Amino acid sequence: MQDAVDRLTPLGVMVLALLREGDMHPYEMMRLMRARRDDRLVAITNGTMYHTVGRLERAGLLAEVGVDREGNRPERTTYTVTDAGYSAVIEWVRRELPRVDHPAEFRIALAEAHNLARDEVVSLLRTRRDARASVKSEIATGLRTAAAKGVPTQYLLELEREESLLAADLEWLDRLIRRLEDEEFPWGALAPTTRYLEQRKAARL
Amino acid sequence: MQDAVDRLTPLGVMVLALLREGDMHPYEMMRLMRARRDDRLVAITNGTMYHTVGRLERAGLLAEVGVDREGNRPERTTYTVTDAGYSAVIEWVRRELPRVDHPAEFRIALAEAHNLARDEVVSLLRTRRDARASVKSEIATGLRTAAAKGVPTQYLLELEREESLLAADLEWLDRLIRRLEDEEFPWGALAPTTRYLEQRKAARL
DNA sequence: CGATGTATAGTCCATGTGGACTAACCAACC
DNA sequence: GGTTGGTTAGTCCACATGGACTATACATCG
Repeated sequence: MQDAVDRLTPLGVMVLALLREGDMHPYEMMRLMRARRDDRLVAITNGTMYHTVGRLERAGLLAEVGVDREGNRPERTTYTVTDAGYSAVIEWVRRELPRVDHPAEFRIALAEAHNLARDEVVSLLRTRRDARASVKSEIATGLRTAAAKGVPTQYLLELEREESLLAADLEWLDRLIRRLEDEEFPWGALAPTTRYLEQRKAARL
Repeated sequence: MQDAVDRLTPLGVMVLALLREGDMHPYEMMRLMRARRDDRLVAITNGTMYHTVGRLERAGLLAEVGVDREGNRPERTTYTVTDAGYSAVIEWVRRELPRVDHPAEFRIALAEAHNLARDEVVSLLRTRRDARASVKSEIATGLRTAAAKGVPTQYLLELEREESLLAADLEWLDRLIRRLEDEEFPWGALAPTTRYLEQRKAARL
């Protein structure tokens, strides 16, 4: 099932993670994800959602648990996540969290990092920090040599921005790692809050 | 030709912009772009490159200028950018530079901003700054209400990061706008440097 | 009351993407 | 000196994406 992880799309990961909160039909997933503004992280369209769910089912990462119908409305097929599906999420996060190319994937990995143990998250993020720092020095030397060779600044704006944002990212990352190392920082499974249950109910039906 | 701009992919824009520097065949474009690390901004693969060039040609944004062959090697088809192609780049940058969704497109628009007049760039970036600032306040209130409702921090890591990076982006953006407003800041067309010509020659053949 | 609009739940298809493949050439290796 | 490996230049195809489309139900507004 290792290659199942390779073929996971960002939306696929979020769907599997979402289904951990309870069985749902695709349309409910879309609404919940939009309500939570998960569309900041991944494009959510009808076509992609239903196609993604179909693929995940064929891969055995989720399974149908029932079809119901209300009046003359279209059928609603409800899905649940399988064990293989949930461990695929874990594997995926494990792979994407330290990686420095693929900024979009990292944001999703970070958003789903709570599925991993705190210690593992810390070590994955340390790896990322080091890789990110070396990218930063590459960009810095790139800018220096470009300046030395007389490349006009107007061609370097994007690279300068990258350097600025990278510095901010490193500061944020260091701070997060320090917080996670502190035992006071809460981490781990929690009982569903009433607020969460209300949100689910509002999105259902 | 307005809808031609709508259908431009990021790689398409970069190809058209690149062809302004001289006629090339697709394989040379790939090498030059990789040498310049344009693959930081857009994925460059064989399939997508040749397909993209084909589409641009059908749209009249670039045109074949000759086919040559060396020995028994595959033919090399050389392309040039049309007037419609170059103005499509301008239009595309004009549209993407102020926009705050689509971070990947913005990086490309910024990298190609030198194709626009400095005054226009300043005004587009001002628009972007305001939009970006309002996103920042939305995120800030989102974090406040989440904290008030007792959402555990481990679910908010990605949002916190977004807030940090947004702050850094706004600082960078303000600084860039101030620099561009200064008449001392150089802007405009330049004669090709010898360094540039050497780079081209190294990538050709 | 009929018209307009929107939410629900989903299908379908044209395009775009990325990776595998080809096939010739050149270089190094030991 | 044959064989492995990389470069050149490009084709081809399976799959993912996103947007248009369908069809029912419910609300609302003059």
